[in-house]
Amino acid sequence: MPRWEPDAQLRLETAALELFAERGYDGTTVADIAERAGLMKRSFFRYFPDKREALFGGTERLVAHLRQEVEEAPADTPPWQVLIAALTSSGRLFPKDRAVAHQRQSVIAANPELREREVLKMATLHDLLTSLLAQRGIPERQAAYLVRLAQTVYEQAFAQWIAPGADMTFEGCMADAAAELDRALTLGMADATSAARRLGAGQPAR
Amino acid sequence: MPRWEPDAQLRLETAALELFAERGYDGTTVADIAERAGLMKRSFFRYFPDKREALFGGTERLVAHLRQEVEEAPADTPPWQVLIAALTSSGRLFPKDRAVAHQRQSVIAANPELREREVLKMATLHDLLTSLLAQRGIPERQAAYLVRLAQTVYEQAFAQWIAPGADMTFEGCMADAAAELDRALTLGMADATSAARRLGAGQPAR
DNA sequence: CTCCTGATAACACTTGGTGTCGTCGTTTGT
DNA sequence: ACAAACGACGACACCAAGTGTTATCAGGAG
Repeated sequence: MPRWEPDAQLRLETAALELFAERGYDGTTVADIAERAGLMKRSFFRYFPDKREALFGGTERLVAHLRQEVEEAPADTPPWQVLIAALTSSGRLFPKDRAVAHQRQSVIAANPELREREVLKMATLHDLLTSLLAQRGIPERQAAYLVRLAQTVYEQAFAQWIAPGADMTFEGCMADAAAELDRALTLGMADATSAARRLGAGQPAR
Repeated sequence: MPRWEPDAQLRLETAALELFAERGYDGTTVADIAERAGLMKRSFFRYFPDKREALFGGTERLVAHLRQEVEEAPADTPPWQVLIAALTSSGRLFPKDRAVAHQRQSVIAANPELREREVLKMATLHDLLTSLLAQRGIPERQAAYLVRLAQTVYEQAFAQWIAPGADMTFEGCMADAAAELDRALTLGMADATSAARRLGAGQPAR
C-alpha cells in the first residue's frame, strides 16, 4: 500500500484550476491548493516553481511537439507552411473537452499575473520557432516575422475554437484564421511602403 | 525649505536600474532600492505597484502618444501606414542616450520576471492599438494581424537602434525593419495559402 | 534484517507587497 | 496672521509567495 496517493501533480493542477475559478487567483493561496490536493504547501513547490505554473503544465509537451514537427519537416518545405502545419497539428494536445480549455482561458483572462505568464510562454515559443527556422537557413529577422504572424493565426484560431457556440475542429479554425490574415494583408497594407506594393508592382526594393 | 528631496520617483527609477545592473534583479531588494534613493521600503510602493515597475515608468507616455497619433490620423489613411507612423514617431520618447536604453534592455533580458513584464506591456499595447483600429472601422481580427506585424517591426527596429556600433536614427531602423518584413513575406509565404500569391496575381480582395 | 532511496511533513526564514497610524512641513481659507 | 485641512513620508504590523533544511517512513535491493 503506497504511503501517499499517486498523481499528486495532476491533483494539484485540478485543484488550482477549480479554486481559481471559484475564488479567483488572488483569493486562493498556495496552502489552499495544496490542502484541496491533500498535500502541504511545501509540496506544491516540489511540483511547480511558482503558483502560476499550476495552470501551464502542458507547455513542455507543446514545445516538444513543435520542435519535433519543425525539425522533421522536409528541408524544401516553405517556412510558412512548416509553421502552420506544426501549429495546426498541435491541436491534438488540447484537452478533449473544450469546456475545460475555455474555463482555463477565462481564469487566465481574469488576472494580469496569469496573462503575464501566458504571454511569456508565447514569447518563449516565438524564440524557439525562430531559432528552429534559422537552423533551416531562414534569415533570423525574417523568421521572426513569419513566426509572429503564425503565432497570431494560432491565437486567433484558439480563441475561435474555445468560443462556446461555434463547433469547429481546431484545424478548421486555423484555416479560417489564415484566410483572415490574407484579407488583413491585402486590405491593410494596400498602399503602404510595404509588401503589397512591391509584390503588386513586381519591383524588388533596395 | 522642502521637508524632503524632490524627484523621489526619478531617484527610485535610477537607483533600481543601477542596482539591477550591479547585483542583478534577484540580488536587489526593494529595501536596497529605497535606501539608495533615500527613502523607506514603504515609500517605494507609493510610487510603483511592484518591484518590476520601477523599470517601466515610460509606458504611460508611450501609450498616450500612440493613442493620440492613431486618433488624430486622417480617416482615409490606410491602417498600416497609421501604425508605422505612430510607432516611428514614438522614437522621440526614447532616452537621448542610447547607452541607457541599452543597459535597461540588458537588465530586462537577464531576468525572466522582467521579460515577462515587458512582454505584457507589449500585449497591452497590442490590445490598445487593435481597439483603436477597430474604432476606425477595421475588422477586429484583421486589425490584430496588422498590429502584431507592426509591433514586430517596432521591436526589430528598437533592437537595431539599441545595438552598440550601428549609429542610426530610430526612423532609419524602422525603415530597415519594414524592408526586412517585405522580404520575409515574399520569401516565406511564397507558395502558402496566403497573401503573397493573391497579391502577386494582382487580385485586390474585397 | 538492514541499508538505501525517495517522497513527504514540519518548521524556520527571507522578501514582496499592503494596511494603518502618527508626524510635520506645506498649502489653503478666512 | 492664524488655524485647519492636506500630503508625503517614517514606523510598525501583518500576510502570502517562495526557499532551505531536517526528520520521518514507505518500499525496494542486498
